[in-house]
Amino acid sequence: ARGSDPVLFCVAAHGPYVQIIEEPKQRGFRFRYECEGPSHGGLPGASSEKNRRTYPTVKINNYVGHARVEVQLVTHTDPARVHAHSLVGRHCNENGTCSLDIGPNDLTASSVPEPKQNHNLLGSEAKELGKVMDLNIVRLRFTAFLQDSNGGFTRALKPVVSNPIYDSKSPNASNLKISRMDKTCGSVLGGDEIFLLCDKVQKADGRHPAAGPDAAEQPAARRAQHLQPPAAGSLLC
DNA sequence: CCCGGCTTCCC
DNA sequence: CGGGAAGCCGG
Repeated sequence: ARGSDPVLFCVAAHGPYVQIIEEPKQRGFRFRYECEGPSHGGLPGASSEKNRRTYPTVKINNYVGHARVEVQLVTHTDPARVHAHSLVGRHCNENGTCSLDIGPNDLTASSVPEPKQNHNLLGSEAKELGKVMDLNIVRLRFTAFLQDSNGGFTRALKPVVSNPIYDSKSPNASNLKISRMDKTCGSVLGGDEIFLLCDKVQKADGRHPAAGPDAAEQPAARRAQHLQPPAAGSLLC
């Protein structure tokens, strides 16, 4: 908490609380099915890079001692409800909840080393649930339990919920990708027309803006932010 | 019955 | 891991 901010300062001064110090990476991670096996890598942190991997991480502030941190998947809509999908991994149980004991010195938990998301449902179940919750978006909910005088982890702190994570396999969360372009050179004066062919295009992406203010246009505009550009400078030669 | 789009599974 | 085939489902 910044000292200059009275509100944050008050909260911090009142007692232990959980803080997310590394959010999960929101895009680019693919949810896996149970049948795909356990070894597809963990959910990376927002600032993760291939030579410097990070994982979602929480920290318990204003506390010294042992604590247990539990993580589970919740819906992306509020109020957060337990998600149909579940976390799997070394510290996870069959209910999809991961649990890690931390402290007394280091009060950070690198969100249970390798949390991995998995579908855990029969087809028919998934279909029913798909109507009530978006199966392609999850959030992580972290709940910390402080140790009581008997040694039990009973003192639950207020849970914190991460940013939403979008399944990269889901058609409308995947990035537009340029597969071909009709020219790689152009006039320095600009004004050239270049045709780009893209992968991962969805039906609604083809609509012309002039068609009117249709909600179906939204995905294209939103996804365009994630469009993979060609190598820098390749348009001038 | 066919078709497109998404889900599930496989490599 | 990502790409893609197979399968399912609604229209």
